[in-house]
Amino acid sequence: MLDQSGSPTAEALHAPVLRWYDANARVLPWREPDAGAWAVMVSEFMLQQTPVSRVLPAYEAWLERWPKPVDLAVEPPGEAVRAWDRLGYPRRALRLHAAAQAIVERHGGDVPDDHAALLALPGVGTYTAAAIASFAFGQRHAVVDTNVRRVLARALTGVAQPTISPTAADQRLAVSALPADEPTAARWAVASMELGALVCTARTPRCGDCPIRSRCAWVLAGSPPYDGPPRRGQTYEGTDRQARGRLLAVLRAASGAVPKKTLDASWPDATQRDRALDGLVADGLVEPLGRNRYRLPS
DNA sequence: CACGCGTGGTC
DNA sequence: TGACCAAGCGT
Repeated sequence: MLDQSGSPTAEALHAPVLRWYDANARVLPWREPDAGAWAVMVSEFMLQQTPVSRVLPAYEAWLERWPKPVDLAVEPPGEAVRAWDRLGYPRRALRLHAAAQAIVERHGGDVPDDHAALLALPGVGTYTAAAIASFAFGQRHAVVDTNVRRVLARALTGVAQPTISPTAADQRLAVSALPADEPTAARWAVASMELGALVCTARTPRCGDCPIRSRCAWVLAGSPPYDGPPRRGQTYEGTDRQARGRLLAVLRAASGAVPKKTLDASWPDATQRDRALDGLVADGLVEPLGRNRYRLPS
């Protein structure tokens, strides 16, 4: 069963993947029927590059403290940065705070259900806009994250890994694989993503547990190894990122302003430390207070 | 489009 | 044990 491009038809994948999802989906708080769009949005921000297991506690605390966008919007941005804890990439906290304010100003305090309006919010890109519209509002969108790119690369294109960075071709493939009717498309979006997260994983896919292994183009081709360009490994030790992390950790732990002398103790190299601190200030993650004191932004 | 951006877990 | 990986975004 091949289409004009020579790929297996996506349509054959829908039923088995949806059935698999019904039986195997993880129970996650943002998937509860009464979770609401704000909960979905908070989870999506936190899940951008951070694993579910580390998101869960921060997510619970966040929604407990700020159950609606307006609750966060009235807080100083530094509180969002502090509550972000060690999820990483703390600029996401700042963007979520700014998005909450935009929701209050532009949408009366309710997360918008319109894709374009979502996309216009700070920190909401192609993926997150589609995810919120699909997961929270049941709309039909191609929700293309790294999991979905990998599932489609294997099942339809027949290669071990998707391209290193997302391409227009990925997006087109995902759109073409979308079920026609809205509710089914919305279920397919979560289900295909969950399959990528639990079974069709990057390193050691559990093909024995896969509901579409008999139709997977990659498996049918004999599971050929990845032959693309080497992925750019992310080093961390000794980078500015690590220095920024150290500095911000000190500021998060403090209740108010911190003397520069205290920050100095958190990173040995003065040049790199100052560059990192300047970067944090430029990003709005840190606020200088007078000459020699710093704090989280008010 | 390639890069910078945190943090921790896994094999 | 050090890569590699994890529901991306903005520039």
